[in-house]
Parts: sequence; C-alpha cells; structure tokens
Amino acid sequence: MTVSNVINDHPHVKRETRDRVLVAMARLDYRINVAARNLRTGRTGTIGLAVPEIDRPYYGQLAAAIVDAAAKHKLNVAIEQTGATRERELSALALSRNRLYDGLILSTVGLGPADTELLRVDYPVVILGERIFDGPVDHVAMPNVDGARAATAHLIDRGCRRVAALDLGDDEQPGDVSVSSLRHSGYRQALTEAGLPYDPALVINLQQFTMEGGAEAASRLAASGQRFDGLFCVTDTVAMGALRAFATLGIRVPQDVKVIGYDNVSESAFLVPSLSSIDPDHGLMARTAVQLLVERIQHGVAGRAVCEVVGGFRLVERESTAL
Amino acid sequence: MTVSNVINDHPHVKRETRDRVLVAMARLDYRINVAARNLRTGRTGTIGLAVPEIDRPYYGQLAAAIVDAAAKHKLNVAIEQTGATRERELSALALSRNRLYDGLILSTVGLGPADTELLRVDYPVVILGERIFDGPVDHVAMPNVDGARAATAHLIDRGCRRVAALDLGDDEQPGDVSVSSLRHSGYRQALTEAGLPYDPALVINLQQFTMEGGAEAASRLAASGQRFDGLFCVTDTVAMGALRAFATLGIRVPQDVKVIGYDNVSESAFLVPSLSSIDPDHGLMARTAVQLLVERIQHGVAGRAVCEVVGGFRLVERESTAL
DNA sequence: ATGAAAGCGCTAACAT
DNA sequence: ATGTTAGCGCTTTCAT
Repeated sequence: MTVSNVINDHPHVKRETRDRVLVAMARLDYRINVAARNLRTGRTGTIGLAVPEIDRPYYGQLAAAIVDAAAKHKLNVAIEQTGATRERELSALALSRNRLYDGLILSTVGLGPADTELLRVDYPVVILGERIFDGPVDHVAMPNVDGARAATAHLIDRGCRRVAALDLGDDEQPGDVSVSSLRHSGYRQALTEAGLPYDPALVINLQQFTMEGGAEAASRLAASGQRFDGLFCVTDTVAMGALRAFATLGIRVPQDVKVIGYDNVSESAFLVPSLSSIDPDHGLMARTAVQLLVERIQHGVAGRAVCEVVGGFRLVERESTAL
Repeated sequence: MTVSNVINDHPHVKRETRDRVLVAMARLDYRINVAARNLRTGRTGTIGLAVPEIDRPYYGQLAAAIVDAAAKHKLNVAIEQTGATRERELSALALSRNRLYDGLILSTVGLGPADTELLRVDYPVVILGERIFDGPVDHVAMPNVDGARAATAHLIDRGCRRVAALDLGDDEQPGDVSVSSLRHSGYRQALTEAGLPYDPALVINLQQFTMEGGAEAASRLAASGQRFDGLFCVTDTVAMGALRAFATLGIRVPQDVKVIGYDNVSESAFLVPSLSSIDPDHGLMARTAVQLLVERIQHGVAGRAVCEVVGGFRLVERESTAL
C-alpha cells in the first residue's frame, strides 16, 4: 500500500520510506500493470479518436492536434478508421462502451440525424464534424456555412461571375446537415447576396471527397461546355484534384479560373499555384474537443448541459485566386 | 463461467443454454469489461504505433495501412507521436513496457545505433524504418540504397549530367544508418556507376524533412549559382517543397531541372508537375510489420530468431522527369 | 505514516 | 455441458 502511495505521489509518505521504495522498484525493474489499475479505477487513460481515414491530410492534421492536446491531459489516443461508413462509426462507439477508452471523439460523416438516439450513451462522447445537430452529446463544429460563403464571396470579389462548385449539391435529403450541404448553402448564399443567379449546371457532384474525386469532377465540369470563371471546392483535397485536372486540360489558374478550397491543409501553401482556402483553426478545434471530453470524463457524463461550439475561420488568399 | 464460454465462442455450450445467455445479456445491456479481461489474460488487444508525426503524408499513409492490417488480427492501434526525438521514442517504448500495449511498432528516427541495447526489452517490438541495424528486434526496412540509386539513375538516364540532392549529405557520424545517409549513398552509387563526378556543392543539407525544409533547401541550391539539371529529393514531401520553390523562382520542371522523390505518397500523382518517385509498397511493409509483431505476441518474444525484412520498390515515372 | 482487508470482473484449471 | 475455485495487481476504505 505504501508502494502504491509512492507511485501515485500521495502525501503522508515519509521521505526515507519513499526512497527505500524507489530503490527497491529500480532494483526489481518494477513496472506498473496498467490493466490492473484500469480494472480498479475504471479508467484507461486512453481516449478513442474515430475518423474516416487517417491518411487524408485533413484528418491527419486533426489527429496530430488531438494527440498533442490529449497529451497535455496525460491521455493516450487510439485511432479508429471508420471509412466514413455509418456502420463502422457505430462500431467505434461500441468499443468505447466496452470501457476500452475513457471517452470518444467521433468525426461523424456516415451517421445521420436519424441516428441521434444511438448517441445517447452513458459514456463521454464528443462529436467533431457535422451531420448531427442538437444531438445528445457535445459537439465541436466548423463554421461551414459562413466559411463557404466567405470563400465564394472572395471569388466574386475577385471578379468571378460564373462560380462553379464541386460538392454533393442538393442531392441529399432535406434537413441534411452534412459538411457538403452546409458548405453548399454557404456557396448559394454568397451568390444570392451578390445578386448572381444559382445555376445547377455549375454544381458538379463529387463521387468522393478525394483528390481523385476532385480531378474527375473538375474534368466533367470542363467537359460540360459550361462557361465558368470561379470554382469553390468543398475541401482542399478536392481542390488539389481539380487543380491537377485543370493543368492537364490546359486551363490556367487563376487566369482562366480562380479556385478556392476549404480546410487550409498544410499542403495548400505548397501547391502550384498555391491554393486559397478557408482556415478553420484545427488546433483550437482539437483543444476544444479534448477539453470537453475531459470535463465529461472527470465530472461524469451528466455533469453539465450539452454544449455546441462553432469555431471561427480565416480567409487565406493565395495564388489560385490572385487577380 | 458458461457466460464466459458463450462470450468467447467456446465449444461445449449447449445451443439452448447459449441462447438463454445471449437473451439475458441483451436484456441487461451487458458489456464486457475489457480491463478485467486484460488483467486476467495479460493481453490488451491493442498495439502501439510510434511515428514522428502523424500529419506527414508518409506516416499518415503508413498508419492507415497498419490500422487496416492490425484490424485483420482484431487488434486496435494506438498512435504515439514522437516528434522524431530520441527521448520520446524511448518513452513510447516505456508505455508498452507498462503493458499498455501488446506490442509496439516503432518508426525510428531519433534512436541511433548507440541505443541498440535499449531495445533489448522483454515484450514484442518491431522497428519500421532505419537507424538500427542488427538490433535485438525484428526490423522491416525499406530498400533505401537501391531505391535512391534507381531514382538517381533514372535522372541520369533522362539526360541529367549535374544531379543535385536534397538530404543530410555526409553531415553525420560514420556508420550512420539514417534514412538520409542510406539514400545519400544510393545517390552517390548511381553517380559513380554512370561515371559522373560526386560534387559536394550539389548536395544541400536539409533543416528538416518537410515541405518548408525542401523549399528552403531548393532556394539555397538555386541561389548557390551551381548549374544543375536534375534533383534527387530524400522524400516526396521534400520534393513537394522543392517544386514549389522552383515555381516561385521561374525554374521550369522538367525542362530546366528534372526532379524525383522517394515514398510515392498519394499526393505526388496530383502535383503540377506530377512527381516521379520510388514506391516502396507501404501496404506490404505494414502487413509485414504487423505479421511479425503478431508472431511475437502469440509465440513469445523469444519464439524465433530476430529477422530483418527489406521490401522491394518500383520506379514511378511522372511529368517531373519527362523528357 | 503505514498497513490489512476486500474486491474490481474476468477466465484458466479443475471438478462434477 | 456446466459449475466451483482461485487469483490476475491494483487501489479504496478503514484500522492502527
């Protein structure tokens, strides 16, 4: 017991006793058994992070920020890949429920508003991303609508009059709060505010939010014969694919078309041309998500009212939208 | 006990009994307590993955592959960021020693040959990367020398006669087996084999293996006044920075300089110009590393002789080295 | 300031 | 096929 007190830095241990214990520990090459401690305390010291795919720049950079933020609370981070499927997002939830993790940060993409009730669980969860509003758990959201509006307004401000978009358009159910539909509505708002018409022919539906998807959609846009002088892309990764496709097609950026993305991943500054983007401050989002989770872990799941945090953003102007 | 047998799919449970147990479990919303199982079995079902930074494309893509490979063995993956420092690589080792993980895949960058003995631990470890040869643990290595030689030979084959390199040069201790020095020696070998002189003025030392580092080093190379018509970069990420710097400086790729990288990260195919690279087959490396670790976990750390696996590679030709 | 007792929830080994 | 016993290594509680 005194050994336990020494290990956990409890007071009421005589200096000399502590030293004797420490010497013995060193001599025996003693290692604490984390599993036994977990069983006894009910805590694991690990939080789960479920993201669609860790090899996408956006999630990689988010994960790095979360690992750092968690380390400040002495928490480890276990990463789960959900492949953006509803099923595997639910299975990530189940793992936490098994007390493998003290809490879970879940980047929702597959879960929809219909799944709200499934999130009503008795252990700490923070949603990072969209698709579920007014759910039963804390939520750290990006300024999707405002950011997309600012991005589109920036294109218009730079003289674009036929602004296209690569996203999922209005393809989804009403009431949809996916990242794509939120950003899409920001795009539409900016057009309206500038007195420009919304032309569905300028909205190209992506197959996936990847570089491949962006390149393919941009090629379809160019092949459609529609005139366009600006392009809003739902993510920087998609924009990267679009820039590549335009280069192949001989479409010059920014001379022929100005392009802007969303996320401001670190690659964007190094593209040719460098990519203008909306920077939602990943670091702050990560710190906030971890902070909210830690509060739930420490004060119980019902410790305070559910809260919803929406971050700010910054418009980063680069070559792809230069005059 | 019968409940335990049902949970673990043991045989010798009557069908009817099993069903009764399952019904009761559902009714009580029973969740297995992983911590208790861990304590009893001595396994956690989680392996650790320690990489310098998860937000670098190379490590992100490696991590994704490892998470997938581990999932096939029903293992979770916890990610540790070491920041490429020796100290934090050692601390990742310590965490596993505390039985937090069943084993550890360690991407060494900071640990050197002098630390070989520190790896002589009594739990499963696989080294993924370089810097420690003939160590006491299994090792999955890349074909650094051969790959770099093939990359450089490709530049020469494309007509380059003054081939520069961005890496750490010969700056390090003799006997160094860092990724950089291995690739550097491949670069030199290719020059020698082609009968070209090795010119230290064409080797620019990187501050860091990042896009920023690559851009800065490429600018220094251009500013040095040295003529060069080819550039071997120690990683694709560094090459991405170099391509960006050349664009800023008005140096055309591939007309003025041909550029090749190493790693074949997925971004490389989408750059403008797209980047030629050496593809070391991350998926295979990841599967091999997990396989080796699982064997150690299942059959004990001393189950078989230490083994060293070096993967193959593929030269991927893209626009940056076109004629 | 130190220690004795109890038990977290599971499963290996051993009856029955 | 099912049940009993014991104990993994720690920490909370309660003596001393």
